Amino acid sequence: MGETTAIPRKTRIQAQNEELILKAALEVFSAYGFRGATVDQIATNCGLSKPNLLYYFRRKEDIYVAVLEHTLHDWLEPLRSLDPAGEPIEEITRYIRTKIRLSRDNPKASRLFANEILHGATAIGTYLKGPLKDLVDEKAAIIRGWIAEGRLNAVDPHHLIFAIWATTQHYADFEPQVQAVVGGGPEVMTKAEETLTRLFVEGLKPRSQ
Amino acid sequence: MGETTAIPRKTRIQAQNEELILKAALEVFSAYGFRGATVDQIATNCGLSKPNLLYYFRRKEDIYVAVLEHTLHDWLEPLRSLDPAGEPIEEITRYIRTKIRLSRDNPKASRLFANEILHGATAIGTYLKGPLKDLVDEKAAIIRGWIAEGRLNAVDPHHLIFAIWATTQHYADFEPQVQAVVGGGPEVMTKAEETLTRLFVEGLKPRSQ
DNA sequence: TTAATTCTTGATCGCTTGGTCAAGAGCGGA
DNA sequence: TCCGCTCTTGACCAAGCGATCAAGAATTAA
Repeated sequence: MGETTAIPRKTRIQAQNEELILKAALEVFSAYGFRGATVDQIATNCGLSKPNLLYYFRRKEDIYVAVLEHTLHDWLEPLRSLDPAGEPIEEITRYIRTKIRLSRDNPKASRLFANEILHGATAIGTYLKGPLKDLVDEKAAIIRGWIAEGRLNAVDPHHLIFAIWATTQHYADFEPQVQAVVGGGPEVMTKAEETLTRLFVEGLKPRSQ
Repeated sequence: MGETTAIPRKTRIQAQNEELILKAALEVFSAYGFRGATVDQIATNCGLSKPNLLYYFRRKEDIYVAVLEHTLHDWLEPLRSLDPAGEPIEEITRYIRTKIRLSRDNPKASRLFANEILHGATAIGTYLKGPLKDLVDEKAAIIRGWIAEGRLNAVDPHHLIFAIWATTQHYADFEPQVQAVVGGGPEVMTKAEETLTRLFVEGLKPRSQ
């Protein structure tokens, strides 16, 4: 009791391997979903044996939760940085642009979450109802304020945020469909960014000004 | 050879059971995805034994493809009925309204497709590149025509269609998230419909008119 | 009623997969 | 160098799953 409670310091090897595992896990889970992915796949993908991988994460689910948590924070950063002191149209334009570029540069994270939520969000359900809801409510209040000041068209802030999420993440989550319809060149994403910003800006800019 | 070639007429029992199976399969596949779903689950779900189910569909994949095809046609009906002779804003408003109601009334179909595409669209890839692309291109041309006539704001038609798909299906595919953030009452969907139509209408209505 | 056909199922097989275990290899501090 | 701890792995296990099969039950056509 007088001693310091056991603090499990992380070995160099531990930190290194856990990072390898999380990277491989994102790859595999985002491609096949939780049930579709296999521990063997993840192990092979990062050059470890299966028992060795299970030495670092006892259960498959532990890897899954770890990679979800590890990715969630970064994913919400753009919304977090929506600035109440900024110019409304400019702030929202920047948000859309950041989100769609995140979707382009890190589609695996998008697909990981999409799959998790699509299948009931059992692993991150409490997170959604807690921190996520709090963040969204906070930003929705800001938008509501802008609307009250007449600086934005009157739309429901929550559903506006949903719309931005849906449209931007669509390009990562439904990539095969987008690819099938308009092809897969790099110009697709720039065109998407252009179209979405115009659509939302025109949709939100007050008529009388 | 002189005889008529064997036409496999469907028995009453056949038709009845196949319908039961497809219904149960939609339920299970939409909830767990292809790999996550089990033949046993589907069988139990429709009151048949597993071998009996496999008497009607030889392989698990056959059930999956069947239920996909069975649902795809209905799912695209709203886009198909976009009328080139109609009033642009009115047509698109109707399309959004129809889509979001379809998403509300048949979320399982939405989730079935979402899962299929999210995991690479291996089963319907050729359909996407064929009939779907053709349909979308056709409707995009109509929208492009409306824009050329100055009856709509200038946005890329393909990406506009993607945006409508994304925003409307979001409420089915990401239901747990929507529920976590704004709750699950029936007013959510009406509010969503209202917000989306306003957003798109304001975004598409030409400023100078 | 009879005979052919369709339908149904218990038992079972082969394979995949998550997870365990014991035993050895590697590493770091004294 | 030595010793304790961390790390690694081949072999293995039990459960779950897709699929098969043979044999019996139900249905249908005559």
